[in-house]
Amino acid sequence: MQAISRSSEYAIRAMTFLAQKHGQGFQLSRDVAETLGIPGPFLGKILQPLVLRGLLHSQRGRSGGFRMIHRPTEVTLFQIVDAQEHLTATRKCLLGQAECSDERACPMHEYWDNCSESFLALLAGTTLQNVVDFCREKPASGYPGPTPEDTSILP
Amino acid sequence: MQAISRSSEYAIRAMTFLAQKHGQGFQLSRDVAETLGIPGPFLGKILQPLVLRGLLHSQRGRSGGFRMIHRPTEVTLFQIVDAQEHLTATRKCLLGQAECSDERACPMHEYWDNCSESFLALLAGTTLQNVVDFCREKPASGYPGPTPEDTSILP
DNA sequence: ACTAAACAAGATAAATAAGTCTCAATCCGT
DNA sequence: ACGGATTGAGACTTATTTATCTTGTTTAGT
Repeated sequence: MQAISRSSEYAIRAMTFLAQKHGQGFQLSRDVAETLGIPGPFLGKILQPLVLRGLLHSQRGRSGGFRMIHRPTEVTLFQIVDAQEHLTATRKCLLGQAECSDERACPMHEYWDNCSESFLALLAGTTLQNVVDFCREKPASGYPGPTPEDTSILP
Repeated sequence: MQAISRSSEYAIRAMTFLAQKHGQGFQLSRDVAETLGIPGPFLGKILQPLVLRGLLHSQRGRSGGFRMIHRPTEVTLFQIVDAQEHLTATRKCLLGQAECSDERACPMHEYWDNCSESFLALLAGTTLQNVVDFCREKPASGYPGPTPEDTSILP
């Protein structure tokens, strides 16, 4: 079960980072990428839709970068993920039916509706401030830092 | 939000069809594919793991095909989906953390655990018989038939 | 004004998922 | 035993996602 795309993961991590730096001016895309272990040039592409949606302000040129526009309490994970993959449009039928309205529902319609509803509610109910608070309380979680290298001993 | 892969969708549809034909001998892969509007040769690949897991019996040669081994009341959607994408292994962290145990959890761990838990419970709690019953009660749903052609008037 | 530094945007490449094709192995009916 | 019909398994193609590269545009500082 893949909940959200990797782009969305990166977007949430980057926004969390920027929320932590809120009020400290522009942050370089490159720095964010390095700190979080996100492929450098790729992050640029990911931040773009966030700028378009008015979640980030970007400035080019020397001493440019990205910074949050709103306060972390005012930005939800739903907004961030939606910018990456149009959640509202995607929310498709679990069983792939082209039409799966309430009249013409698939067998799982009702149950799945509940599931995805609560998933979206989770995203919409969590603000960046919530995530930042979590990071402060439990720094050992390592979030939103770089995904640890695969240091397993397997061949 | 992509819940399950398309392979899993096809697998569920095909199994539903075979459940409807339960007790009527072998069904041709080709027939199933045509009836359900699933790419023909692809269905072969999809049915394979279901055979390996002991959910289907297959027979080659003339008058061969596929048929269900167990009764529809004894097969859950979880088994079917798991055969396609190893659900138990996949169930990863929502935020892409490599390690996301209870000690070293990501900010969404607890909530997301609930979400995916209830999703898996949904799959595990639904038997093919449930789906077949639904199809009998609401044939207008069109399930598990072919996904209707996109007949929209859009350019 | 000039230049270095940064984002913006489009083309390109690599990785993965979805789908197709080919041929071998197997089985039934005659 | 033979021949056609069907699954099984692997290589191959196509589509989508993820990631990189290149070039252009904007900005600050000198």
